[in-house]
Amino acid sequence: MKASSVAEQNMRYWLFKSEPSTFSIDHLAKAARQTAPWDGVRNYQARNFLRDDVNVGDQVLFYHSREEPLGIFGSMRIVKSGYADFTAFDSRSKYYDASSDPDQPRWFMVDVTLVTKFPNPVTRDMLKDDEATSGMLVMKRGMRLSIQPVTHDEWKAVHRLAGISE
DNA sequence: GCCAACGTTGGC
DNA sequence: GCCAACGTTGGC
Repeated sequence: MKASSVAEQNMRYWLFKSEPSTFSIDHLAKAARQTAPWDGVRNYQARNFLRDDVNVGDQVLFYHSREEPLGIFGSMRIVKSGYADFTAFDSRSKYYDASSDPDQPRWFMVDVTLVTKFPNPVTRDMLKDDEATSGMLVMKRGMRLSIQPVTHDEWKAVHRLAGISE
Protein backbone atom coordinates (compact mmCIF):
# COMPACT_ATOMS: atom_id res chain seq x y z
CA MET A 1 0.00 0.00 0.00
CA LYS A 2 1.35 3.38 -0.96
CA ALA A 3 2.07 5.91 1.75
CA SER A 4 -0.23 8.45 0.13
CA SER A 5 -3.25 6.17 0.38
CA VAL A 6 -2.44 5.42 4.02
CA ALA A 7 -2.42 9.15 4.65
CA GLU A 8 -5.72 9.57 2.86
CA GLN A 9 -7.31 6.80 4.87
CA ASN A 10 -6.29 8.46 8.09
CA MET A 11 -6.99 12.00 7.00
CA ARG A 12 -9.59 13.80 9.03
CA TYR A 13 -11.77 16.82 8.45
CA TRP A 14 -12.18 19.70 10.86
CA LEU A 15 -13.77 23.10 11.25
CA PHE A 16 -11.81 25.87 12.98
CA LYS A 17 -13.61 28.99 14.17
CA SER A 18 -12.15 32.45 14.36
CA GLU A 19 -13.44 35.95 14.82
CA PRO A 20 -12.34 37.66 11.61
CA SER A 21 -11.36 40.88 13.40
CA THR A 22 -8.80 38.77 15.27
CA PHE A 23 -7.77 36.40 12.49
CA SER A 24 -9.63 36.06 9.18
CA ILE A 25 -9.05 34.05 6.05
CA ASP A 26 -7.55 37.19 4.51
CA HIS A 27 -5.02 37.37 7.32
CA LEU A 28 -4.02 33.83 6.43
CA ALA A 29 -3.94 34.64 2.72
CA LYS A 30 -1.51 37.49 3.40
CA ALA A 31 0.73 35.56 5.77
CA ALA A 32 4.16 34.39 4.63
CA ARG A 33 3.70 31.27 2.49
CA GLN A 34 0.00 31.61 3.42
CA THR A 35 0.86 29.63 6.52
CA ALA A 36 0.33 30.51 10.18
CA PRO A 37 0.08 28.97 13.63
CA TRP A 38 -3.46 28.52 14.91
CA ASP A 39 -2.81 29.97 18.33
CA GLY A 40 -4.77 31.14 21.31
CA VAL A 41 -7.01 28.11 21.84
CA ARG A 42 -7.79 28.14 25.55
CA ASN A 43 -10.40 25.45 25.95
CA TYR A 44 -9.50 21.97 27.10
CA GLN A 45 -11.66 20.00 24.69
CA ALA A 46 -10.34 21.98 21.74
CA ARG A 47 -6.82 21.67 23.15
CA ASN A 48 -7.17 17.89 23.27
CA PHE A 49 -8.13 17.80 19.59
CA LEU A 50 -5.11 19.93 18.67
CA ARG A 51 -2.75 17.91 20.84
CA ASP A 52 -4.00 14.41 20.09
CA ASP A 53 -6.08 14.22 16.92
CA VAL A 54 -5.23 16.89 14.37
CA ASN A 55 -2.56 15.55 12.00
CA VAL A 56 -0.47 16.80 9.10
CA GLY A 57 -2.54 16.55 5.93
CA ASP A 58 -5.90 16.96 7.66
CA GLN A 59 -8.28 19.33 5.92
CA VAL A 60 -9.94 22.22 7.74
CA LEU A 61 -12.88 24.51 7.05
CA PHE A 62 -12.29 28.14 8.06
CA TYR A 63 -15.36 29.53 9.85
CA HIS A 64 -15.88 33.19 10.67
CA SER A 65 -17.81 33.69 13.91
CA ARG A 66 -19.30 36.69 15.66
CA GLU A 67 -19.28 39.09 12.70
CA GLU A 68 -21.55 39.08 9.67
CA PRO A 69 -21.55 37.33 7.38
CA LEU A 70 -21.21 34.21 9.51
CA GLY A 71 -20.05 31.16 7.63
CA ILE A 72 -17.30 29.15 6.02
CA PHE A 73 -14.90 31.18 3.92
CA GLY A 74 -12.50 28.55 2.64
CA SER A 75 -10.32 25.62 3.49
CA MET A 76 -6.91 24.97 4.99
CA ARG A 77 -4.55 22.06 5.43
CA ILE A 78 -2.56 21.11 8.49
CA VAL A 79 1.19 21.39 7.86
CA LYS A 80 2.42 20.95 11.45
CA SER A 81 0.74 18.89 14.14
CA GLY A 82 0.29 19.86 17.77
CA TYR A 83 3.09 21.68 19.58
CA ALA A 84 3.30 24.04 22.53
CA ASP A 85 1.41 27.31 22.04
CA PHE A 86 4.19 29.79 22.68
CA THR A 87 1.79 32.70 23.14
CA ALA A 88 0.97 31.22 26.55
CA PHE A 89 4.54 32.01 27.64
CA ASP A 90 4.54 35.60 26.36
CA SER A 91 3.44 38.02 29.07
CA ARG A 92 2.64 40.65 26.42
CA SER A 93 0.29 38.33 24.53
CA LYS A 94 -3.42 38.45 25.18
CA TYR A 95 -3.22 34.66 25.29
CA TYR A 96 -0.64 34.69 28.10
CA ASP A 97 -1.20 32.05 30.74
CA ALA A 98 1.18 32.29 33.67
CA SER A 99 0.25 28.80 34.78
CA SER A 100 1.40 27.14 31.55
CA ASP A 101 4.83 25.70 32.28
CA PRO A 102 7.15 25.59 29.22
CA ASP A 103 8.42 22.22 30.42
CA GLN A 104 4.88 20.91 30.56
CA PRO A 105 2.84 23.13 28.26
CA ARG A 106 -0.87 23.39 28.90
CA TRP A 107 -1.91 24.76 25.51
CA PHE A 108 -1.21 23.51 22.01
CA MET A 109 -1.38 24.85 18.50
CA VAL A 110 -0.97 23.57 14.95
CA ASP A 111 0.20 25.23 11.74
CA VAL A 112 -2.26 25.73 8.91
CA THR A 113 -1.82 26.70 5.29
CA LEU A 114 -4.46 28.16 3.03
CA VAL A 115 -5.84 25.76 0.42
CA THR A 116 -8.82 27.65 -1.01
CA LYS A 117 -10.56 30.89 -0.33
CA PHE A 118 -14.08 30.29 -1.59
CA PRO A 119 -15.25 32.68 -4.37
CA ASN A 120 -18.24 33.31 -2.12
CA PRO A 121 -18.59 32.26 1.53
CA VAL A 122 -20.94 29.44 2.45
CA THR A 123 -23.05 31.41 4.88
CA ARG A 124 -24.65 30.11 8.03
CA ASP A 125 -28.04 30.58 6.37
CA MET A 126 -26.95 28.34 3.49
CA LEU A 127 -25.69 25.72 5.95
CA LYS A 128 -28.99 25.91 7.80
CA ASP A 129 -31.06 25.44 4.65
CA ASP A 130 -29.20 22.42 3.28
CA GLU A 131 -30.07 18.96 4.54
CA ALA A 132 -26.47 17.77 4.30
CA THR A 133 -25.09 20.58 6.48
CA SER A 134 -27.92 21.66 8.80
CA GLY A 135 -26.88 19.04 11.34
CA MET A 136 -23.23 20.08 11.54
CA LEU A 137 -21.85 20.61 15.03
CA VAL A 138 -21.30 24.30 14.33
CA MET A 139 -25.04 24.71 13.79
CA LYS A 140 -26.00 23.35 17.20
CA ARG A 141 -27.35 25.76 19.77
CA GLY A 142 -24.84 26.76 22.39
CA MET A 143 -21.96 25.07 20.56
CA ARG A 144 -18.86 27.11 21.42
CA LEU A 145 -16.15 24.59 20.63
CA SER A 146 -13.68 26.29 18.29
CA ILE A 147 -12.10 23.07 16.99
CA GLN A 148 -14.70 20.66 15.67
CA PRO A 149 -14.62 17.40 13.72
CA VAL A 150 -16.47 17.38 10.40
CA THR A 151 -17.57 14.31 8.44
CA HIS A 152 -16.44 13.66 4.89
CA ASP A 153 -20.05 14.03 3.72
CA GLU A 154 -20.27 17.43 5.40
CA TRP A 155 -16.96 18.42 3.85
CA LYS A 156 -18.22 17.49 0.40
CA ALA A 157 -21.55 19.25 0.94
CA VAL A 158 -19.82 22.49 2.00
CA HIS A 159 -17.76 22.41 -1.19
CA ARG A 160 -20.88 21.74 -3.26
CA LEU A 161 -22.51 24.80 -1.64
CA ALA A 162 -19.37 26.80 -2.38
CA GLY A 163 -19.76 25.85 -6.02
CA ILE A 164 -16.31 24.34 -6.32
CA SER A 165 -15.02 20.82 -6.69
CA GLU A 166 -12.52 19.67 -4.11
C1' DG B 1 -25.83 45.41 22.18
C1' DC B 2 -28.37 41.65 24.38
C1' DC B 3 -28.32 37.59 26.66
C1' DA B 4 -28.57 32.30 26.69
C1' DA B 5 -25.48 28.77 26.98
C1' DC B 6 -21.47 27.18 28.44
C1' DG B 7 -16.81 26.43 30.91
C1' DT B 8 -14.05 27.65 34.84
C1' DT B 9 -13.13 29.11 39.47
C1' DG B 10 -13.19 29.00 44.23
C1' DG B 11 -15.60 28.96 48.81
C1' DC B 12 -17.39 25.73 51.62
C1' DG C 1 -16.94 17.23 45.45
C1' DC C 2 -20.78 20.44 45.12
C1' DC C 3 -22.47 24.36 43.05
C1' DA C 4 -23.05 29.56 42.95
C1' DA C 5 -20.77 33.17 40.90
C1' DC C 6 -18.35 34.75 37.32
C1' DG C 7 -16.35 35.47 32.64
C1' DT C 8 -16.63 34.31 27.81
C1' DT C 9 -18.62 32.89 23.46
C1' DG C 10 -21.24 33.80 19.69
C1' DG C 11 -25.94 33.78 17.43
C1' DC C 12 -29.40 36.87 17.05
